[in-house]
Amino acid sequence: MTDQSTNTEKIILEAARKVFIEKGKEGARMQEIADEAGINKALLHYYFRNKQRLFEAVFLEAFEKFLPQLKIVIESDKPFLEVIQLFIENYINVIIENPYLPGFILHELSSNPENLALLLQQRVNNMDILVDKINVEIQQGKIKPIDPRQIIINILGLCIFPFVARPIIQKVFFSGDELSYQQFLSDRKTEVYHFIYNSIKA
Amino acid sequence: MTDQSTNTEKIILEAARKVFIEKGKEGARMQEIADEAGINKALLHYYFRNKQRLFEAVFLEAFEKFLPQLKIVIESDKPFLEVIQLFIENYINVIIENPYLPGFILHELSSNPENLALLLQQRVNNMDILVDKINVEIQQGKIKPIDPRQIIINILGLCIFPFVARPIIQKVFFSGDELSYQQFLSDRKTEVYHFIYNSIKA
DNA sequence: GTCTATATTGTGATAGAC
DNA sequence: GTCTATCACAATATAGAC
Repeated sequence: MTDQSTNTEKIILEAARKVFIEKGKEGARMQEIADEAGINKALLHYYFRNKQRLFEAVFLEAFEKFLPQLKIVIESDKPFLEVIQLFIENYINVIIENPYLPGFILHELSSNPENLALLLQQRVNNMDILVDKINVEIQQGKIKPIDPRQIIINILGLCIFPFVARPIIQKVFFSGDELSYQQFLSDRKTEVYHFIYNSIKA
Repeated sequence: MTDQSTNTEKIILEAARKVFIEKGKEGARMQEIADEAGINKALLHYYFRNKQRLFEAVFLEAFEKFLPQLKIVIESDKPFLEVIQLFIENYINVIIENPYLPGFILHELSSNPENLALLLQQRVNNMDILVDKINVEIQQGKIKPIDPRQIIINILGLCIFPFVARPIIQKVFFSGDELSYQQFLSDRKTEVYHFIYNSIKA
């Protein structure tokens, strides 16, 4: 593999990422990806054989962007409320850097549950550990007796939803203004934590 | 307009709804919609001229399914915490009946912000009233001093997120089991309220 | 209104020169 | 490795008979 080939491959992946994430797998056009990369369609097939494989490369890469933060929470030994304070800030920061990734991932998982869900289960299979840890803290009287799954989903939902619903939120609450919407997202890093804290602290 | 024509139109719309919501606008095929409706492609064009118009009919109808509940909250005179208790239950019930609608709407709004957002702004333009009402209750010391927009988005996010992320949640937390996932959703009607209550009650 | 047949365009993919 | 040219087929849309 020459330097040039790895370079071209990266350029293609970056272009594919942009187009797939913006338009979705079905909405994306190979031609548009080629244009975005400044090359022609034939090269896309030379490097990735077909649209499906190119999509899978983009999708997996996108999905894995969100796993490291989760791993930290699952593997940490610190008290839950302490861990998630950091998690929420980091997680929202990651999403601010990649605001369209959550919507992209969720949509593709919804319209393609068959082949994808199998693969991904392997990568998020230790959630039990976190559930157990929350249960222990409930036993210890540190956290209110709430189904840990509800807690986890609440945290993720509060972090992710503002980005998935971006167009409508930005229109309705910020008259389409970009800056005040960004400020709102930034504020959320502490807001979400306080929300969670007040609702689950025993 | 004869009885037959209104009937056929309804059949087409129902088929289109199913296919568009499952596959998205780009992923949907006119042929599949025709098959689903038990007719042929030509009739689709006879009734709706082209794919774009058929899609718009489905999309608007879908979007408006979620407006009545919101209107009730906005126009009610009762205390906020009282109103949203009913809202959350009703809203989650509506989504349980139409579990793929939120993901469909959010995805189409994201990949088509231009033409759609304009139309929809008109239909959700009185959110200010709700913001003002929350602010009054904050002044009265009934609710913690939190940006009302954060509160509203939290409520919507907690209701909607479990459905948008359905495939992954069902796999990770319920091993793909349908019944326990449904139970989880049903429990959420009270869980989400308690969550909100604890986090914003002064 | 509904159908079959066909036109027309879009789009993923390949062949072959350089 | 990269390009141009082209194929093959999928998908939207229309024409015209009934």
